Amino acid sequence: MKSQPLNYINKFSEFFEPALLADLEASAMLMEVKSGSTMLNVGQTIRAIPLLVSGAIKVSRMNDEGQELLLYYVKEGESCAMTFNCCMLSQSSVIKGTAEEDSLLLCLPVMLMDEWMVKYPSWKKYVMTTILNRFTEIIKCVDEVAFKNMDERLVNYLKEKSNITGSSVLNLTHQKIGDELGTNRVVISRLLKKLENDKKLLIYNKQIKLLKDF
Amino acid sequence: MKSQPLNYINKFSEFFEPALLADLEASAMLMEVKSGSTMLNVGQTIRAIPLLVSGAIKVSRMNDEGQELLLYYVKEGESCAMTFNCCMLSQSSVIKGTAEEDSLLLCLPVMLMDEWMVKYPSWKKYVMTTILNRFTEIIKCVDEVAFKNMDERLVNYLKEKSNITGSSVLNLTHQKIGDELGTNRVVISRLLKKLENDKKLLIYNKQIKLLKDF
DNA sequence: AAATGCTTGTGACAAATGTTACAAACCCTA
DNA sequence: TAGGGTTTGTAACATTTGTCACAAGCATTT
Repeated sequence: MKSQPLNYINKFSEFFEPALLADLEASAMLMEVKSGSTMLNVGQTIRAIPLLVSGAIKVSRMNDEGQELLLYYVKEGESCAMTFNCCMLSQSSVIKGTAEEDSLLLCLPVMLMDEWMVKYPSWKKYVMTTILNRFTEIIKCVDEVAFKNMDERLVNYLKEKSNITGSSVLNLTHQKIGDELGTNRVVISRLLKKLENDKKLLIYNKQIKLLKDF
Repeated sequence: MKSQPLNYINKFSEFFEPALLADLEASAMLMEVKSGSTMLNVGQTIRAIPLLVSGAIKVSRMNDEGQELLLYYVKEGESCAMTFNCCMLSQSSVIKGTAEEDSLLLCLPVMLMDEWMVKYPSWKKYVMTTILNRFTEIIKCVDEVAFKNMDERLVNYLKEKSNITGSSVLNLTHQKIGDELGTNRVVISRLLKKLENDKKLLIYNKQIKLLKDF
């Protein structure tokens, strides 16, 4: 798909020591995932660890009643902490992972992840860093849900979306936003309309354009 | 304080291999913490890893506006995942740890924790298990905050308290409950009164007694 | 352009939670 | 037992969010 195969590995050269990079190149499998496809669902067991080369993965919680709540995004050069854990303990997942864009990822057999914790300090550090970052993000998420009103959460959500996609034009329906924030469509429409009245954004069909002073 | 010093170490004998237990005994320092004392506050850096021998530690999030939210409890034989991470990466804490009861804990120098990840498979597994369990608990917490009403959250809270203390009589003010659930006192009084009317519990001054069909 | 299905706008109302204020009950200490 | 601080009960009201219903707008297909 791309010209230089080593590019995939090089995405991680700032984190990993040379020997690990070589090992990674030898052992990991490159996979392509289409935007919108669910890579991991609640209850599934994880068989491989994903290292994201390009694209973005949305990680969300689905509760028993089928309600969704966005937790965080996995971006280029990152991996998913829950995955590490589920792998190492062979437990089934409590979260869902969906490709937010077309994505490329390196898949690593579970056993290697465990070996490498002992073998490569840079791998151990990468894993622990990833875990801590996710912890921090989830706690931020708890904070928001517990203490912030929906208008503020919506603004943060839109900012983050804009960040991930690198664009101020977001292709989203009100329904989808509602789902990801764990509320319903009418609430979102209402709040978006207020933001539009305040000249923070413009609403189009299936599309929202953030203005400068958003 | 107790008669057999080895008891402290033996709390962990089901998780740790013999060599690790010996190393633990040689390197860890036993500490006593009084109920109610804050062991770790937001912004502090962690200098030692606590392994809980007896008692219980309450871990909660304090946000910028000083609002609190209970995340989970660390119980006997357990440790705190956030602590692992903060230690290994020398970052400052985003959470608060308070002794819920008088507690005994083994304190481990940060450097050892890192070494042991490589040296002892059972330590590595213990750390990863702890991290995964905390993740799961925090996600349960997100679920509750996002999707459950306060009445249900209150019931779960009281059940857990009763579990931790091993008693159906809880010494709690409505104010404290409100703080830990991130809401205000009047709301709690209201809901407790409803539960009392439903014959689920009895309200006394600074005390709540859960009835059989709670 | 008519039909269809999805998306958005909006009013009306219900339910849950937050806020303020104040009275009553309880508990400790003088 | 009287007083003072803390804790609990409750009314009244504001705000936020959830829910239902239905109209209007938009896009695609025929």
